[in-house]
Amino acid sequence: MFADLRIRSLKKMSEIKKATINDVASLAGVSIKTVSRVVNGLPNVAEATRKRVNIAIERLNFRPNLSAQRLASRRSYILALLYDNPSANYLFNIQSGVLESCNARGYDLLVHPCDHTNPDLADEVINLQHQGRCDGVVLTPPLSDVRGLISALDKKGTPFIQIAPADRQENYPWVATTDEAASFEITHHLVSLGHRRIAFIRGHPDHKAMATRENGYRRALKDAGISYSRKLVAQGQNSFESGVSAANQLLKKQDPPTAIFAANDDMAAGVISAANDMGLQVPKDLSVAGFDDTPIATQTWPALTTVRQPIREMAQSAARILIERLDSQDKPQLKEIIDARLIVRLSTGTVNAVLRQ
Amino acid sequence: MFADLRIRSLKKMSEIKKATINDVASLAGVSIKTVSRVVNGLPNVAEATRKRVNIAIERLNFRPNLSAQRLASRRSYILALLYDNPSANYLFNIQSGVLESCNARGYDLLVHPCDHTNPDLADEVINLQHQGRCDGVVLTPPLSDVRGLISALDKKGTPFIQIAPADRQENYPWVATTDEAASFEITHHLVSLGHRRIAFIRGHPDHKAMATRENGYRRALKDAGISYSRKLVAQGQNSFESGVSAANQLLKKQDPPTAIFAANDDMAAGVISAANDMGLQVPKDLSVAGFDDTPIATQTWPALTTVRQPIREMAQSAARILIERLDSQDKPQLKEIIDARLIVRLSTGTVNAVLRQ
DNA sequence: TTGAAAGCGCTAACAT
DNA sequence: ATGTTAGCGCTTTCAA
Repeated sequence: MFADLRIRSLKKMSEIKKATINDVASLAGVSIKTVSRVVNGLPNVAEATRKRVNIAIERLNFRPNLSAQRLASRRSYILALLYDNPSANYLFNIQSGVLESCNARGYDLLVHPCDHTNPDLADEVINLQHQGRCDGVVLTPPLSDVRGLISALDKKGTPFIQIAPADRQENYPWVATTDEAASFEITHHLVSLGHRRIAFIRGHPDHKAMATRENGYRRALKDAGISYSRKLVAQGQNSFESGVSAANQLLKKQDPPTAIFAANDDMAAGVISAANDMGLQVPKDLSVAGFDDTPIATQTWPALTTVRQPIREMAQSAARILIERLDSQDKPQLKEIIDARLIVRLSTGTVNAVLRQ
Repeated sequence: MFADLRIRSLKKMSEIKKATINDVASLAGVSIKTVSRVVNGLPNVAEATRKRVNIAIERLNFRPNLSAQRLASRRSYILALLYDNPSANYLFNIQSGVLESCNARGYDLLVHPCDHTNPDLADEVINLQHQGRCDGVVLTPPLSDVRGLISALDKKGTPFIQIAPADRQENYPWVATTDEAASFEITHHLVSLGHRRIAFIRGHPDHKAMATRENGYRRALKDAGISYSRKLVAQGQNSFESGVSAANQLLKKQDPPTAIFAANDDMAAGVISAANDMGLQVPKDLSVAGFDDTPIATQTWPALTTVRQPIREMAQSAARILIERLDSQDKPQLKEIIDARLIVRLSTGTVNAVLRQ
């Protein structure tokens, strides 16, 4: 009866009061330093000792207190993911990729929305690391392209990595895709279907990466000997609705385009919707192409020809590179470029001879 | 000239070596305890002292080290958001809502994907808090409905809150919406348009919250004196594609439904797509309703009649309630129910007399 | 209103 | 191979 009580009370203790490294050390009959060695997988521990310590750890259900580890080692083992108003899908893919690398290397991930127009942004981010909330930051577009932020981080020594920056500096760490080449390719695809009046819908002006896509478009036109016309370029805001109004604008012109390449899928889906409303059939009367291969690309009718960027992989690489920098003294890998690829679906087709003139 | 040098070197110091509470204390000529009081806004500090300390803080650009605060106070001021394979949009809304409350109350947010089928899930989550990686966890569906997890957290004293649990226990903290009532309402809407053969597409079987939606559907049928028919219920998996195949299944039956209510928008969009492929016009030949009011609801053609759940608000309340529990001794608010509401768009219409028979 | 001293639970430098 | 001794930078008694 007494025995029973004692056991119960011991059980309760191990539930309520957490075991510390000292408890483990005394139970195993070693010093705390040895426990520390075992916990951290460091060398110079005899096999027998290691075993004894592990048993003690097991018995006490010991888990090292992270705050103490962090304070003593002056590291948080946390990465912060910074973003400003991304699409849900983009963020989801980025976050998943970053998390993969974090989990694989024992880091936690903090999510931190920002405002890229905030003048105190740099201070905010630097403090994040300064206070020990994180060891380094992952920057996503459009934050990857805030010059003042990047240079401040660099100057203050806050570890960072840029995801898909438009302007790719030699001396900063970043990860990107071959998006310009893919834009060239998708435009070239339209050209090869016989299209000559190919319109382009720009993305949100604050997202410099969107400009890269226009570069590919223009390069492909030039390559095909088609002169670039301002009248065939409309400004969008990345949203479905902005795609609708840009399409309306473009299609009501004198010589309307026979193909429209929108800088992202949402806007391209808006184009299809606008075309439907005007009684145009896609792709018979109008070819439409998007960019990103988001879920919406297979949910429009017809499904969108688009470009798939390996966003998740890009984010995974980004976090890996950042962590490698944090975990090792020497400067490791600095940048990485991942292939984007054209995906042809039913929204693009041979140009309609009648419309072509 | 010397002065210049000295200033520059001071500047550099404050950039490189972070000031600690001791530096502030000696500069202000007070004890570190007083600095601590000022930093934490505690009472019992003379106004003049407070001012002197603040000036010192300013001059040294002092930021309290979080790891030290956390270790000493045995609190991390971090919440963990747990999720298992949610849709990008759902996660985005939840995360935004939780972040609002976190930011408002000085908490950071950790994101932590889980596997709800993992037998060690409870240990994993308990350790999260046990190790001091977070002070409490926010559970999203389907994790909100893992009984073993909930009871283990409760037993071990790991603070948690459930978002949208299907089974709503009196003694656990949770936040939910009036989703059953909204399902009733949307079904009733179809009935009032003259529909009698109203099909239902179930959501993913692991998401018990989806079952709630079926309850509302059945209650509305009963209320209208329509007998429930198994033949008019198909199983989906929450995805667009599963909506397509469920619709194909339902529409090829002998007495096909004149209306289909899918448990979420993605599946409803799949229904519209399938209907298009079969040459059926929506809503003339088939009324379609969804649930959630995700972006896709306004991007289908015609746009979806659906239910808007204030997911973001729900998540915000959840985090607020959890933080209140963490920050105060006494048991504060335990649960909250937020209104969901019907949104009628063009995908539902009067039943086609010919089809009705 | 203020402060001294004792931790919080670990890591790191330096013995042994 | 193992232990000793200082911290890391705060919060928390408990005095004054």
